[in-house]
Amino acid sequence: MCGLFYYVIMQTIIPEHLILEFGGKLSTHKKNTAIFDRGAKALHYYQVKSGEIKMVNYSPDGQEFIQGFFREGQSFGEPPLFGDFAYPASAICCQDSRVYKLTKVHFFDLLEKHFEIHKCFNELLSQRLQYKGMILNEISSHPPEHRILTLISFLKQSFSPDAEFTVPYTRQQIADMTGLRVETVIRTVRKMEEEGQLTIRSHKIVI
Amino acid sequence: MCGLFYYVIMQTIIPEHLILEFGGKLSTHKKNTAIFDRGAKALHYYQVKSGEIKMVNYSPDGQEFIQGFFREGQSFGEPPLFGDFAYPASAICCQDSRVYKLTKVHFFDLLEKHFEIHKCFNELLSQRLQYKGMILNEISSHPPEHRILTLISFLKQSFSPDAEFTVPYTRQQIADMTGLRVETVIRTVRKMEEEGQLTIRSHKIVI
DNA sequence: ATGTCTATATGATTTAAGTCATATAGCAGC
DNA sequence: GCTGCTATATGACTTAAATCATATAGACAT
Repeated sequence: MCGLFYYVIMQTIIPEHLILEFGGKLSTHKKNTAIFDRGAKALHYYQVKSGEIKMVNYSPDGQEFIQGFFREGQSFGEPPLFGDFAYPASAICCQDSRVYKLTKVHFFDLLEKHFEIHKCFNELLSQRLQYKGMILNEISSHPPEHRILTLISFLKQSFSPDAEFTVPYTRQQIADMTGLRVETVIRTVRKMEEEGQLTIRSHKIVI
Repeated sequence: MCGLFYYVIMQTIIPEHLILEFGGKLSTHKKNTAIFDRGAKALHYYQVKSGEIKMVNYSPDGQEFIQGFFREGQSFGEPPLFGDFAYPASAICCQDSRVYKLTKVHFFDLLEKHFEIHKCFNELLSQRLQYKGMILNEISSHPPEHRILTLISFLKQSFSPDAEFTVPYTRQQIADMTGLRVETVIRTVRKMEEEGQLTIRSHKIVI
């Protein structure tokens, strides 16, 4: 059940004292620097202590596609550890960040000794598959308005199903998550406000 | 390490005798019928005994997006079981198929008693994330030629890295996996043959 | 107050892929 | 050997979103 909490109240996936107990170290990273690059071998488990990290692919002409954002308490870059393949995307700091780092062997050691945490990763990976499958379906066959609405509805559902939800992303970031261009997102969001599908409060999208 | 085998030699994810031991039943399904529909609650673990199943999303105008194909020995529809959410897509038989069906409680019982299998699912989910992330990046920012080449290269890498590989999908299926239209796939594949990027042998794509 | 940087905004133009129409080729069943 | 069905093929036309160009507005440091 950790997954629910993971989204809703941002609970840490592995408690900090356990990471430290198994030899984890805290490392600091400056804004706009990479924690690892696409193609690198996966050697560590990473968990955000503070700041914000994005997993991102760059196309030859410099366009970004954002696979996901990771904030306090969230882990990132585990699939290559479990599946034994190179990083398919780069981890870039959106802000100055502090990140726990645990070697692969110590991470697996921890999992073996803590079944309840191992189970959480199963749930976590499944929820990421749900997200990626959803975006994939949207990008493959739906127009901008539908893509954006699906994304922000999913975010609202995850973070604040009942209360009002302010989308914590810029138009550019929404574009990079939905395979659209900034201008298209800006135009579409304006149109959606006119149609009453969402509210814009001092440029922020509220739903 | 089961994942490697899973792709390369189609090893079954859970041995048949174990499924039966934990109360699994074999069910038969006719071509073009659904095993479960998008939106349904996830109650069972499924594993293919024979035939072929696709996980698919339909857009309002009837367009398909294929999230994945599953053949002998492969399991499908587990993420909603682990993550506790409704099926985000429907499972449709491409051929008459026989499928093992195991209730959720019995499946978790089996996992608890077989750690090595539990670990395999971690690896399996991670590889699916790799695939979806790859396709997502392709669809979001790359032209048809690049999308198709990335897909068939990945398939070749998974099934037959060294020997010649014949793509086991129709142009329509490739279109439905890459968010393109049949005509675009047909035209692009022809062009790619002219450019020497692949071979067409009696209409089948060979690489 | 001034300058810098980033985000949002909007119009004009282009273009790649989708859509529509139609043809042909291969295979399965009778 | 004919019929029907599915897959591949190809040309003509349309269109939605990308691209390009520019403007404005807000946040922040000096």
